Amino acid sequence: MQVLDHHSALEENFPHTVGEIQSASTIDWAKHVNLKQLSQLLGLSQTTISRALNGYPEVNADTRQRVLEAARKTGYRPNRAAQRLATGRAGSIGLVMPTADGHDSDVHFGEFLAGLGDEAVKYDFQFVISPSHPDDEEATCRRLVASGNIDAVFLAYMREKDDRIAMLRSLGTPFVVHGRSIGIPTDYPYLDIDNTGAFYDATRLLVQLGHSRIALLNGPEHLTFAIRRRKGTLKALGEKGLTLPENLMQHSAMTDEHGFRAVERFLQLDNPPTAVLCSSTVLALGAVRAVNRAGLKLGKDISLIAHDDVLPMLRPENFTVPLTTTRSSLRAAGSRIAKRLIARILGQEPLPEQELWKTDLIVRASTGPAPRR
Amino acid sequence: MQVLDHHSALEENFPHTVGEIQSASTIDWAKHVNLKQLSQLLGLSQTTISRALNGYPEVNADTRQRVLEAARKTGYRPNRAAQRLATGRAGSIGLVMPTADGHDSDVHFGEFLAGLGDEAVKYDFQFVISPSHPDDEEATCRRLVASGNIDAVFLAYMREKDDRIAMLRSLGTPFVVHGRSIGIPTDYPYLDIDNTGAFYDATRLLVQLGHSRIALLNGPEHLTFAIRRRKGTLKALGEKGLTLPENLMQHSAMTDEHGFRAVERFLQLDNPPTAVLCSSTVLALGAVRAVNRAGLKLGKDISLIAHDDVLPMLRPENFTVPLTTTRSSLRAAGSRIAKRLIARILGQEPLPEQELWKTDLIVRASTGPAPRR
DNA sequence: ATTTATTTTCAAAGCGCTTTGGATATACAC
DNA sequence: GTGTATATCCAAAGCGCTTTGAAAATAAAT
Repeated sequence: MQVLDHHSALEENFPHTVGEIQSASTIDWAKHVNLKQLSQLLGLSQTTISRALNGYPEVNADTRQRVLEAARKTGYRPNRAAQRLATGRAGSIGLVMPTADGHDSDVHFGEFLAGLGDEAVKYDFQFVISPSHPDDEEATCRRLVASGNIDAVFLAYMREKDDRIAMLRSLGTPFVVHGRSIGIPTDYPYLDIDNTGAFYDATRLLVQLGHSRIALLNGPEHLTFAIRRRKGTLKALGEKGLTLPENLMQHSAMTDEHGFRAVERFLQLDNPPTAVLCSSTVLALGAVRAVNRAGLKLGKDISLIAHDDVLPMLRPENFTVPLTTTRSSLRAAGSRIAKRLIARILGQEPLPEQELWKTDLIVRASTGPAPRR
Repeated sequence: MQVLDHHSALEENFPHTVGEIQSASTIDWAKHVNLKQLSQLLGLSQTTISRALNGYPEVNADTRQRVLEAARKTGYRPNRAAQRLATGRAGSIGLVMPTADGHDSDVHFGEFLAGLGDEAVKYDFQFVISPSHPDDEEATCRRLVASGNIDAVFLAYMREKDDRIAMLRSLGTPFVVHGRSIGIPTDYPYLDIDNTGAFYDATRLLVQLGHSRIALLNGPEHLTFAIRRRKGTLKALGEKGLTLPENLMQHSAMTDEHGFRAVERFLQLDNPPTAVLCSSTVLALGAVRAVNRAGLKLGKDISLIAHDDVLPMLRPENFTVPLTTTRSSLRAAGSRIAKRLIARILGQEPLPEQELWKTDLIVRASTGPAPRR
């Protein structure tokens, strides 16, 4: 239970002296100047001011200077709501954040958002984030668009035959998908990484090292990236006549705990795997812990390859036994998608509409030859 | 390019009788119905529709039913920008996200956001996130407010004598601070945890266990939570005549890597610490790794207490040696702040303006008596 | 000097909603 | 029957901006 306390004995000893603090800077932020006031101040029409500010040609150079100067001095900022209503443009990108009480927040979401931000900040774009129950993303997305608050949306957490694509298309809202759906034509704008290829490569490496019992610790089953990773794994296995038994596969949220539990379970099998594929370094974190606890040596008794989204707080090279990974920066993807979205909104020359990024397979110490029995 | 509304030409021809409301089953998302169209469809004035929808009393019960029904059928959604322009209310909360190329994204931010979202989703509130260079937060915050896109802002990453508080106050925008500043009167709305108390308690426990060389792995020095945690630590040490040497203290971003590096450094000292305090479980992750690599036993050779923000992906009880922690849910804090902000915006009865949450000190296996020399 | 471009400015019409200040109709009182 | 509440509804005035269509001022061409 959280305690409410206004005066902890320890903390509240600061002098409440006001004196010097507000003395110097007498900037009055409260004065929100608007167009009309600015126009009266300058003796010009609102039209002219607006045009001067927005870089339209039909304005005298001198006048423009005066306007710019006055705008700076008064701290004039156009009201975005009004601007939006008038233009239909919003200067912001919408995204849906799946969240609910008891629903674990997703580290990857934050990292991706940071990437979007890196780019958006350059163009003074904002994000409108609509929180949504994970099962209600489509409806939330529709509301988001209908709100008129955004001029493009970013779509993630793709599922099979994802209806949101058709919906957004018919709404006419520009959008870019992070990932790709499955089972519908891929003629929409997307940026995806080659998940199939990544896990194909990773699995093939393990097979070449002599592993034949390989476990897969994957993300949620309904998400397409997980489906593709499984597919890639199965493909590489299949080429060598190997299979992936049900009990060596787990689909779950990508948390440390799920990783730990899964590997503990794997290791208790009669015939435990000699290698594990992880869909995230977060899963790997728990997986490695389970391996350690079992007294096994990573890279010797058991091998592990994780997909690395390049989360700054969890770098594979920093694990006690550095992890072999398939790598692709989530943040870079965010940044790129923001760039495409913004270019589209601003009507700049179009960037490629479909991108599939290859991942790097980086071999570190967590992989080694399959142990002899 | 905007899609041309093919119905706009027919707009004037809507039957002013009620009849069946286009009982077409095919849902056409492209048709963003607006108030005017809805009013013509129903043969009512826009005023009445608006009132019916917003729950005003001066509307006939039958009429309201009809309106509600029609709104549902047509999928009518008020344009938020217009709504905002008319009311001044925005239905969204603003926050600044510090981000920059090369600036590590903060896991804690995502978790907090999830908390905000949990509450906001209940009231159909959105977030407007303005990305900002970490050194430019104040200006970004001002722009955010001036944009007219938000009706309250959430303030975090508090610093000493933080100017943003005075700024927001003079702007008249409702706001709630997560954390507290230092050196200015604390008469603004905030929600903070008792950082001083948390680290005081943690340190005291270590001292009671016989530790006298204790290291502190803290967050960025300019942030007030870190200042308070240091203060709490120093206080507990001081009470026993102990000190915290400069070389046993680190202020840095709270990543795994910083934790690792710091503890490696600590352990190479002539007189290494026997206990470490960590400002985050993320730091602890790296710290524990360094301890393991040095061949030390956590809880025996060296003790560790971490502050636990209850990140779902990193639970202290799941560490190989479960961590003793000071605990306070970041997500709960986010949720609570959202609640207060929204209550304020909607003019509901006011919630307490200042809250200081106690943290729990939870003893697990990572703490033990100081080893004999 | 008159006509014809060109540049520069403006008044006014929206954008889609809320809200004020009446109307109109219905009910109740006397 | 007239007078007064009460319940419903509406027309119209914004909110702060962009943009259209013209006017006014200036320059260029006849």
